[in-house]
Amino acid sequence: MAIIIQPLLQKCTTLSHIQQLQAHLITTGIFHFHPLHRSKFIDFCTTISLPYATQIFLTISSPVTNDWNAIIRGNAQSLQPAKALSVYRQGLRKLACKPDALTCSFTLKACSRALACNEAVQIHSHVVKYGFVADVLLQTTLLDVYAKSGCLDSACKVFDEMSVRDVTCWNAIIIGLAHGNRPDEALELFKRMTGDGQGEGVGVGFKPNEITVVGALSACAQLGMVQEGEKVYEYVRREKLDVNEQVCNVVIDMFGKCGHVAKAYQVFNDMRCRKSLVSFNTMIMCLGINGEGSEAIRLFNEMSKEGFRPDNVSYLSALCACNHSGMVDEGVKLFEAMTKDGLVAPNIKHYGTMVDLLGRSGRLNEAYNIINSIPVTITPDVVLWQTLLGACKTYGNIELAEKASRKLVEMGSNSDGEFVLLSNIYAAQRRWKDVGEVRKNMKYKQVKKVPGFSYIDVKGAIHKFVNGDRWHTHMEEIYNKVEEIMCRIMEHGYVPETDYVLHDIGVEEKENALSYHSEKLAVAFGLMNEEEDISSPIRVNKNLRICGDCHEVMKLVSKAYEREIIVRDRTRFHRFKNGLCSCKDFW
DNA sequence: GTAGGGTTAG
Repeated sequence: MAIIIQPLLQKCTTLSHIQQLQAHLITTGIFHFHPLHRSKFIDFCTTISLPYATQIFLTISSPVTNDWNAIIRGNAQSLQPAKALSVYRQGLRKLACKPDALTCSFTLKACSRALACNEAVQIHSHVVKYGFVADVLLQTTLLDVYAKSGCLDSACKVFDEMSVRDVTCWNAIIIGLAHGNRPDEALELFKRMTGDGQGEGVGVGFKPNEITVVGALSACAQLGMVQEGEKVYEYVRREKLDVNEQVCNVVIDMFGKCGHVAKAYQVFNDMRCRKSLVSFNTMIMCLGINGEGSEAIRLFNEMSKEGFRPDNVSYLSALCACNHSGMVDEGVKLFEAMTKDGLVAPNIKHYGTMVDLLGRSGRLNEAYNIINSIPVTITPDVVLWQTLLGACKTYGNIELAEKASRKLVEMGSNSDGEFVLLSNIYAAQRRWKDVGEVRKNMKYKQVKKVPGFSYIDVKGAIHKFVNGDRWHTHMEEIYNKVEEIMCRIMEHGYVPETDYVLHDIGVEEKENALSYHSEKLAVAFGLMNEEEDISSPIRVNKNLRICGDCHEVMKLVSKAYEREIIVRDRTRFHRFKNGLCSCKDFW
C-alpha cells in the first residue's frame, strides 16, 4: 500500500487538521503499523502544537527511535529547549530509546539553545559511546554547539580533530570564533581555509561561500581591519555573492565599523537585492558611530516612507546616533515618541542609551529619573548604573555618584572601573579619606580587572597590546617611545590625570597606570614603525572605552607628531587631528 | 528521505 503522507501534512495548518489526520492514520492502521509515517506525523505535529504532539507520543506503547527524535527535536526548538534534554534522558533511562546520530544531533541543538555546555559534554561522550564519532555532520553540530554555548576551546578541539573537513565545518568554526570574541583567530582560519594563510595548512583551498564571507567580514569588522575587509568584499563582488542580502548587510557593517562611512553608504545604496529592516538598522548605526547624527536621523525617518516599520533596533540605532553627536533634545524627543506610540517597547539598552545621552550633557537628574522610570518588568543592570557613575565623574556630582556606587555594590558588581571612577570623583574634590576607603575596599574585595587591550595593524600584521603589556618582542623600545611621547606632549601642555588618580595604589596596580594603557602602547608602536609614511593615519582599535587621559594624550600626539590618529573604542570612532578630536569631546 | 554553518544592538 502506497501511503502518501507528506502532501497531507503540508495541508495541515491547525490543530483540528492535525486531529483529522490523526483519526485517519489510526483508523487505517498506519499509526501502529507504519512507524516511519507516524514519526513523520509527530515531527510535523510539534510545529503546530508541541503539547498535543507530546500527548500523541505518550499514547504510543513502544515508540521507535524516530518517535523519540521527533519529540526531542520539537522540544529543542521550543522556548524551553532544556526539556529536550529531559526527554532524551527519559528515553535512555528506560532503555526505551536506542539513540541514533539524529537523536544526538537534536539533543545537542537543545544544549546550544539552553547554553548548556556541561550537558553538551555529556552528549559528546554518548556520541563516542554509540559510535557516531566519525560522522562529519554530527561533528559539525558538536563544534557549533560548543561554540554557541561558550566553550570555544572545545569547539576548536573538535575542529582540529576532524579527519575530514568540508566548507560547512570551516564556516561553523570561523563564525564560532568571530561571535566568541576571538575575531583574530577567525580571520586566521579564514585565510587558512582559502589557502591564503601562512604556516600550517597553507593551500587548503576551500572556496568560501556566502556564509563563510559573513563570518570573515564580521571578524574584520570587529578587528577594524579594513584592508582585509576590502579583500573579502572584492571576492564577494567577483563571485557575485552580493546578491545575498545578509552578505550586503555585513559588508555595510564592516565598512561602518572600520570608519569608512562613505563606502558603507555606497554599498547600502547600490544593493542589488532587496534591503531589509536589518539593512537600514545597520546603516543607521554605522552613521551613528561615525558621528553623523543628523544623517542617521534622516535615514531613520526615510525608512518608514519606504515601508519599513522601525523596530527596537532601529530606535536604538537612532538613539545611539543622537548620543554620539550630542543631539540631546532630538534623542529625548525620539525616546518620548517611542514610549508614547507604544509600538516599540523600550528595553534595557534604550534606557541605557538615554542615561548616557542625558548624563553626558550634564542632565544628571533627568538621567537618574530615567532609571527610576524603568518598569518593574525590566531589571536594571550594572551598565546602567556604571553609565550614570561615569557621568557623575564628568560633572563632579558626588551625591549621585555615591547612590550609583551603592547600587552597584548591592548588585554584586565588582569591576575595577567603578571603583576607579568613584575614587576619581573623591580625588577631584580632594576628599583623600574617601579615596583611601575606596582603595581599601577594592583590595578587600579583590576587584576583578577587565583587561583593556588594543589592536594595531602594522604592515598587514595585527599586534595586540594589553594594559601594562610586557610581552611584546619590542617592549623595551615601545616603553621608551611612550616615555618620549609623554615628554614631548608635556611641552604642549599635557598634565597627566594620573597625578591625582591612582597614586600610591600599590605595586601590582602600577602595571595599570595610565601611561601604559594599551592604546598608548599601540600608538607608540605605530609611531615607531610607520615613521616613513606619515600621510596615513595610525589606526587603533580598543576593546573598552577610551579613557579621558588617553583621549587627551591622543589629541596632543596628533598635534606634536603631526599625525592623524583614529581610535575605534568599544562604542565609536575618535579621529584625532591637529590637537582636536572628531567627537568634539562629547563621548 | 529525515541531520551540520549566516546579518543589525548601551
